[in-house]
Amino acid sequence: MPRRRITQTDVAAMAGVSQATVSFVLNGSTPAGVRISEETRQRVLDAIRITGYTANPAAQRLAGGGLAQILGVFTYEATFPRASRDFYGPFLVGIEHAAERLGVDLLLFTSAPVQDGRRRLTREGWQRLGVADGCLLLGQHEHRGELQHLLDTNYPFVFIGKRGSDGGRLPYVGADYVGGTVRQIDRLVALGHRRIGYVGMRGTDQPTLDRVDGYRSAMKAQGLTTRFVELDDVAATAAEIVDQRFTAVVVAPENHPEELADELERRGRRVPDDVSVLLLGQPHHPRRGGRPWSGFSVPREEMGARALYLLSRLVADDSPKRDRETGRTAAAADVELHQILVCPDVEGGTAAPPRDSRPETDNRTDPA
Amino acid sequence: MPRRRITQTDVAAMAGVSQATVSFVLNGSTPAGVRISEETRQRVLDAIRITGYTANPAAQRLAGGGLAQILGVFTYEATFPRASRDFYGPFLVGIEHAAERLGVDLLLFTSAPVQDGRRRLTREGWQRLGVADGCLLLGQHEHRGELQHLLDTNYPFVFIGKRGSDGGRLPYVGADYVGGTVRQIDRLVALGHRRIGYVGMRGTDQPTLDRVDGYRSAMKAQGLTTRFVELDDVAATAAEIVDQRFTAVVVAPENHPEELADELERRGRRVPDDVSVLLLGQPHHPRRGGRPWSGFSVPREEMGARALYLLSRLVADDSPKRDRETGRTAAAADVELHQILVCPDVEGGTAAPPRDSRPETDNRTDPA
DNA sequence: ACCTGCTAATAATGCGCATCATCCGATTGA
DNA sequence: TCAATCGGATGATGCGCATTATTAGCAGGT
Repeated sequence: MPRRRITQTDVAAMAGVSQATVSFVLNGSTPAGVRISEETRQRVLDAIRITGYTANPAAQRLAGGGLAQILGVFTYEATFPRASRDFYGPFLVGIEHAAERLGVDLLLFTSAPVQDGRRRLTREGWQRLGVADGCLLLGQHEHRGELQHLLDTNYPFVFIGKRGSDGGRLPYVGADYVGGTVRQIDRLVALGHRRIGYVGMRGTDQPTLDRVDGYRSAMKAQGLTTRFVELDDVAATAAEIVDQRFTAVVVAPENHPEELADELERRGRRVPDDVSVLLLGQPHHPRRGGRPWSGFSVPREEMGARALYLLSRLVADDSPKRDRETGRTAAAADVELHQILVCPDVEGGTAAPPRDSRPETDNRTDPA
Repeated sequence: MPRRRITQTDVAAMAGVSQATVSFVLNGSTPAGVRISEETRQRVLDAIRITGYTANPAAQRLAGGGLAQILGVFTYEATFPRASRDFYGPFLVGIEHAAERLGVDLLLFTSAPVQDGRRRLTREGWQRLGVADGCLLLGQHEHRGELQHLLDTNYPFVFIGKRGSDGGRLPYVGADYVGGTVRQIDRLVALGHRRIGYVGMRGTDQPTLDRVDGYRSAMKAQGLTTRFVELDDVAATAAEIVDQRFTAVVVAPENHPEELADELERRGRRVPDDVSVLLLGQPHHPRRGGRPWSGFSVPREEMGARALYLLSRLVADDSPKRDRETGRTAAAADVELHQILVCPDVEGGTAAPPRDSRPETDNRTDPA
């Protein structure tokens, strides 16, 4: 027989006080003019210790009080399947770590139905969200309307990945793709490269926009001409790189860098001897015996962790309840809603000085 | 302003009925002598549709009624860090899949404090469990006392991995290590091997016990002598294998098969030409360019999925509420509490006939 | 007219907790 | 000596829902 759980009333009985008193002791008492003597406090605490009482989260929640100590994680794609795992994995490591430190549980919204390969937040979904105190959102295929709704309902959430919409009310933890890309260009220039191409699908996702942005501004700052290769086909792309006599290219991981390099070598251009290839992020599908890429890496673990910490702050600020250790009713405003993390350089083996170091055919004034 | 959520009372008002009626309609009405006319029913359903009402899980829970549609996942080690990820990953794929199909959310108990590298269920932990309708347990370092407590409190849970304690009341989904191991021995014998050793640390965990069990019985059935190598050191183990002139060994994945094979080759014994090595499960830490192992594989994804389905059944049976689609108040007893899944053979490249095929020095009567 | 039997629905209650309004006794102030 | 104050704690209430007990209305039956 699953004997009934210990309730505050039980504790109260044991301590010879009222249920309300127990509640006050547990919550640090503060309400209106309520005071509990140290003696009573101790008696209650003892009773709690003896009975092993712990609050029923459902009841707490219903009573509008305490947090459930549950933070949600909503991924726009299935989380664990092989392909996604490489992508989500690192984020989750960070998230889990942070969750452990924060002492919260993680709720994965696997119930949200998947439509066209992406998860949606249906009506029921919204209700489900309520079980968690707040929610982390991650994935590439977010739905604007849903985000807006989240914002409107004032539900605490944090997006993992920079998101520009809504003039900045949307909290996120992103990576500095712009800065990272700029640094790659600068590195290449320092090595002596001048003809530096950008390989990437036209994409409207934020990372792509940022990378292109970084490339553009860095090239401009160096007085070099920007050149994009935008072919769908890897072989064609490689051909174009050869044709254009690029001595280096930067490429986003989703554009099959490994295959591209293979194609280049098939055409007699060795990497990095003839062409340097810098990767703007980690490889998506690490291949056995793949190349040791140079470029930068996105600090995914840290992003995950930081995002959860941020969320935790938002939740706390949002909640009527204050931290009773410090006692301060902290001004909620001092949380940095937008965090951009540095993408550290990776020293691999795919960058080298151009073969014909510094040919005097200067490209600086090359017409587009 | 986060406008108040729609409640049953709101719906009731709109439909011109009482809150109770709404509740009845939602739950299929059945209780005691309560009847709702089809007309009213429709009015209520319409109101629900219009308002977009969905139940507040906390309230449902408090009222002792409905399920939260949340299933917990408790791992005895941190889930996502690199080392664990390879292990837990496949289980989680299956679990997530099942969760999606079942339309439930997954609650990861990351709040449980880690002591000596393994998570424990503290007092608070027990309470937290209550948020989920039931819970999956996985990991190698389970705590007997905790399991017993779970059993005692009648909380629905399923262990992933065979667990023998408690005379069978403990529900689990395991893998058939015994059968898998037996088949490996049989395969080796069929190839012509006679001197087949077992490499494995003495371990008291169930998989190890089962593998040893399988090895013992298969060897006995074949009339061969069992021989164990139980050294801590990989090099020493390799030496022993050479000394004993084994033509084949079976080895559990936790015993560094890759390093062992390296050591063997360092001693001039090629795998599989001189020594066949069969792996009793997947490699723990897949290495780049690692060997293509022969042996069997543990169907981890399927285990995860099956475990969640089983849990879901247990929860449903345990719950007072019955499935109102089928209407049947199914006899709870027909759930198979113990599921053992077949471990399919893997055809890799580490098994071959013994070099000196069928030497007439028969080992069958070899004294131990 | 009065009781029975039945349908259709409602009122009331409680789950465990947080919180507001209240209350009691002991000081203190004048 | 009586009112004002304050420390110390309690009772009542409601969150949103499931469920039990109860009622209202009405068609026979005698």
